[in-house]
Amino acid sequence: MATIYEVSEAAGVSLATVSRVMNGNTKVSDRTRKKVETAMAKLGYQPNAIAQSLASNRTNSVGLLVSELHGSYFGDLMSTVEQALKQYGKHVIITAGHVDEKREHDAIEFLKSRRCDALILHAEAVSDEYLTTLCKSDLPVVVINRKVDGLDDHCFVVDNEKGGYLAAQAAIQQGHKEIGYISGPKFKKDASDRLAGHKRALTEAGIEAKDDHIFEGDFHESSGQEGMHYLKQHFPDITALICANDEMASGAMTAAREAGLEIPQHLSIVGFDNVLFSRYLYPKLTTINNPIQSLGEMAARWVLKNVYDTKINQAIEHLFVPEVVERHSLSKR
Amino acid sequence: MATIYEVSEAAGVSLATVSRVMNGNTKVSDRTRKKVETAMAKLGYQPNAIAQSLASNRTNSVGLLVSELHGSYFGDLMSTVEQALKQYGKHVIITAGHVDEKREHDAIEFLKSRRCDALILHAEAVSDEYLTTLCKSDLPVVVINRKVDGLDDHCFVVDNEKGGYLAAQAAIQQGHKEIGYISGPKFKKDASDRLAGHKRALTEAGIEAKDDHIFEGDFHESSGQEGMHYLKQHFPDITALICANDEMASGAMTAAREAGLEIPQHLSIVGFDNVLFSRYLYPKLTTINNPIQSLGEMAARWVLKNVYDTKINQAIEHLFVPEVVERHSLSKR
DNA sequence: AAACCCTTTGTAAGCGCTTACATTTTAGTG
DNA sequence: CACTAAAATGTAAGCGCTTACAAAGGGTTT
Repeated sequence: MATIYEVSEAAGVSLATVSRVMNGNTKVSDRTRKKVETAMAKLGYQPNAIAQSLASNRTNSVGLLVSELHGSYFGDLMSTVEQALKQYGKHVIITAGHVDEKREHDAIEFLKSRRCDALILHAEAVSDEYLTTLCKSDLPVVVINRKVDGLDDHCFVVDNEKGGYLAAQAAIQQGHKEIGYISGPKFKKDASDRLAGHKRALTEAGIEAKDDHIFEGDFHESSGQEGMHYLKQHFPDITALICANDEMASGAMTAAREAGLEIPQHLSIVGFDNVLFSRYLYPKLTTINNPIQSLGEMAARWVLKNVYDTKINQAIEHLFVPEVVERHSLSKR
Repeated sequence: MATIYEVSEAAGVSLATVSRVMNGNTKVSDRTRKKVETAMAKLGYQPNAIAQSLASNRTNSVGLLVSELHGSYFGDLMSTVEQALKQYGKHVIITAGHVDEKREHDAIEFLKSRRCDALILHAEAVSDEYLTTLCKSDLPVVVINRKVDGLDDHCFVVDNEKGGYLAAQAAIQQGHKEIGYISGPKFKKDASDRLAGHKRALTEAGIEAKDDHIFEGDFHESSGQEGMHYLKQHFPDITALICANDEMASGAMTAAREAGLEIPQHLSIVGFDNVLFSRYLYPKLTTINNPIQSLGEMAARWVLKNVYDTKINQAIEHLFVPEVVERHSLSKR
């Protein structure tokens, strides 16, 4: 693999000149530029990004931490972030934290050791303090889908409370009064926010928010099934079931069908996230759009603007408001 | 950020010694090791991976090219590869090629410029020649889900012909005789292989493989819908529909339902790939398991064994045989 | 033709590590 | 206790680039 030195020799110029035509920030006469370019082409020269990074202290890569590498939610996120950055010649280094404190921590350390120019974190397990410390360091960091007090400028979040509110409101507007809820793990901020919004909607509508109508799941499909069983067994008069994410909604649909209930005739179901497969479900799932792609794009934009001084004139937003996606799993009571 | 030099000063030893305790390949006395480790801890030292790579010509990272960053198929692949490599302290750098020759090419060049120690490629658009040249270079390369003549040791593939055969056979065994087929783009090897297997199964069963029963889709959901419309309109006596992947099967299911057909009572449907959401579909999709995870794991294992000299005693397989996953969308005629 | 300035190019010092080789220390031996 | 081999440590030369600074051209102006 040819080095810059060989190119400079072949072109009859100095190392510095070759470097200059590569980076294009200093003036080089057309004649020498041509010579260098010819030499590069002839040698099939490809700059060594590692050496460039070491010398320039710039890697042109952004670290992205997600919880998992699979699943539509993170797929969408990775995809959006990558697209947005690639446009400007920046690259993404992706790592998975698996919602485990140590593994998230290790993943972040890895990204730091790779000398990423900035970090975009979807961190669920590490502490607020850790994130705060990280943001205070000279490595630029943004946090996705999590609000950390004092780090507002670095956080990009969805109004989960509002989303929970909207889901309940949609059901209420269809005349439902006995509403079940399958929550995510309550220690997770997004789960508890969604639940809070749910309760607020009920209260505002004059419906008592009964705690025993709430089943705490784990955001996975199977707990949707469990929740469905539990609720239907104990509260057969429930006519609408709201789930804190689409996976659990899918599980609930399966369980409902197995119990001989038709959706939405016998039971309405509302999900949350609007992941890709929610439209593959039958009936197509009415859900709350979680604008994860907007989050990703905004985070990328923040990095481009603040780290790479890219001229971007679109505004940077930090709070995203979810919306109801009306499909076929919610109907009049 | 502390450097190795500061550590060596703090510990009262030379640079080389610090490097030695980091890499642990040369003997260092316990006493000095302790001193160095203390100094490291005190300074919060973190080696600069970039500098390490430049000096050692080793990046400990493997490049992974996928077609998309989203979708369960690639999600599964990325996840498996990452897990397998992480166990041995190796990292994955993921890029997307978007099934476009230039973009795949650029992505590979990017991985090369990052000086990955090896490349795992799910390349669909670049030419066989390009891959062959690549494999001949001194950068170790393996190819996933694509067979390139002369590169057998570097290829990890699924027997798509067999898969297509199994799908048709499954339908035939249930008594179906009028069988529609929605193919992927025929220029893609996997699509044409699956189709070939399909035809072979029909022929062996004494059923004429009618070309007009075959609709060429593009592997996306919408073309499943189109295919369904087309086939049902022209050949209403079709009782079973086999789709070359699950996305198209899902589209076909939707279209069938809209046309008032119940599945599988009126029409049986078989998919291919067994992606995650195929079990969310209703009815749960009978499909062909595409062992993409095994491919990923095997590719990772190959790299560990051949590039990093890891002691792995499991065998390396190159050909994976798909299997029928029986669920609820295929029934007796 | 000397003096000046602007543009283009070259020189060389690092970036933070690894590692071959040289040197010192330690332990073992008679 | 001197002598030697083995073990531990140090020295310094890179890895392939970037970039501050120096030097050299090339016009103008007087």
